[in-house]
Amino acid sequence: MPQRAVVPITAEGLKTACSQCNLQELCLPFGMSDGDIDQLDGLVGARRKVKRHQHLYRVGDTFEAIFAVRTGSFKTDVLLEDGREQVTGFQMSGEIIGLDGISTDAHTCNAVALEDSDVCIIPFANLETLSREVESLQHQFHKVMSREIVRVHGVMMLLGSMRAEERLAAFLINMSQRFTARGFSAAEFHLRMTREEIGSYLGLKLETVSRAFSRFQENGLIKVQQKHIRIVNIGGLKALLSHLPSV
Amino acid sequence: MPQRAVVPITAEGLKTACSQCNLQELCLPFGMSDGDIDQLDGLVGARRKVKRHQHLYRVGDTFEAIFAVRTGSFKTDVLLEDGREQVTGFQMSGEIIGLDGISTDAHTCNAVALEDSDVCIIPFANLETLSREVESLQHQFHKVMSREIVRVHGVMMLLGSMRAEERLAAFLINMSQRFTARGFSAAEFHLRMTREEIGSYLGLKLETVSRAFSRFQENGLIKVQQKHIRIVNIGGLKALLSHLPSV
DNA sequence: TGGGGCGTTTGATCCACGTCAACCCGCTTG
DNA sequence: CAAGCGGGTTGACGTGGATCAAACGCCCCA
Repeated sequence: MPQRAVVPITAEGLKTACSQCNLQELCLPFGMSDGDIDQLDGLVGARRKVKRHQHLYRVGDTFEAIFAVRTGSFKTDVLLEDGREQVTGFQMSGEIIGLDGISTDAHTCNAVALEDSDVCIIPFANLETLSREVESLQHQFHKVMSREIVRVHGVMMLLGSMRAEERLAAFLINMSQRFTARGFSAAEFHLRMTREEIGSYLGLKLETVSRAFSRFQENGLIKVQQKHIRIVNIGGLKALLSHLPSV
Repeated sequence: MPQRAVVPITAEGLKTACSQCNLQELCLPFGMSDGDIDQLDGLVGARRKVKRHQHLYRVGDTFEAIFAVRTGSFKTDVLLEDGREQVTGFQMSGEIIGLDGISTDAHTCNAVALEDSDVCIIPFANLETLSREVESLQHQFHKVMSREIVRVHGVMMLLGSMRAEERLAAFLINMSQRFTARGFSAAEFHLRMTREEIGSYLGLKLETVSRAFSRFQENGLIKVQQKHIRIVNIGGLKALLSHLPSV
């Protein structure tokens, strides 16, 4: 199968078919009719494998496509000159990466694979063309962008107004929900990111994250074994969010 | 001039014309050809006045339109059950409010006028229809959404990784740039929001904001008189961001 | 013209989280 | 099998910003 010119060496020539993909309900096609989804098959160019710790794109890369995570997971981050890192998000299968690039035709953050991963390449010019013809695609794409804005508003709330344990509880609940949506256990999962990356995302140092995990375990809320998490008392975690602290 | 059914009582029947508007370069029409902009005139429904401290919309309101600020300014915020507020943004003339509503067809934050203000109502269904026909509008709208994503990534950096004075310096520089873009002085401006609102946006308490202002004044970076700010040493402010703290 | 209230400033004290450091564990590599 | 290392945990201590509290100034309005 011939490789396309736009596709870097790391890309697979494999043609992707949204119509055949089992991530439909989590991804761009969500809510679209079968007929409309068939049209997407022509849009999604190819797949690309990204190995653990490799960049999918970097700050400054020219923007040509957005990506849908097929397998694996990613973090996106932005760096300060002095090296401080802020993780802006963790992305799992079905989620869209790269929307930051539309604004200036260049990426404004880095996207790094947390494990060996695999994305669908969605050339942005083609997406705009097709979404002028397919109303449901246009609408879905707008929802995807809006959802990202809403997500980040939530993170701002978390960073600006919550204390460490609230932040971590919110993070765990969020992870649990996303694993559930993907057919995995809500109560038991494997975190792909380090304590430092979690901390960066939550505006905390890794030691604080580690201590909060330990505290949760002492209080019987979760069971921690390195990156493996088991949620024992989801209600207790949720209570940390709606709380008065000492009830 | 007849009022339209969709328009609430607070709305003015005044027809808006993007083609005549002097905010073009700051607003949705940015980068569009005159001919394309003429098409927007049919899209933008009406204007609406919002008095100081009144809501433009609230969490839960059904989403029907996005808004372009014509005059005045707004804050958007999200509240926690226990009353904690997180300001998610301040919007000035030409900026678009309401993108958070697309995701679920209901608004997920509140928009409140900081002073007597005036917005253009852009019915979203019409915007989608027209942007299927006018490529430049489609593209501009995508850029507006992406720019919002990039902005909030910056705020995450600020909330997650910067100390109080860095946050406030970044805030002042950003305000200065936005005033400049609107033809106002880069060095002297009037803040529309309270110390508490600034603090909420920056993840700080109002006392901390106040102290940081005072410190900046002591160091000859700015001159503060209540809400009136004069930037004396913009380079000094910028240095606070790229810094080593004690140089 | 005077009073009341909101927003702001400033000081004194506290504490949640950061910093620094030691140590542990599981994996990799020679 | 040892050595090295990246990631994680835990403890002791320091500090930036929160909290609590008092007072001030501007503005609105009677």
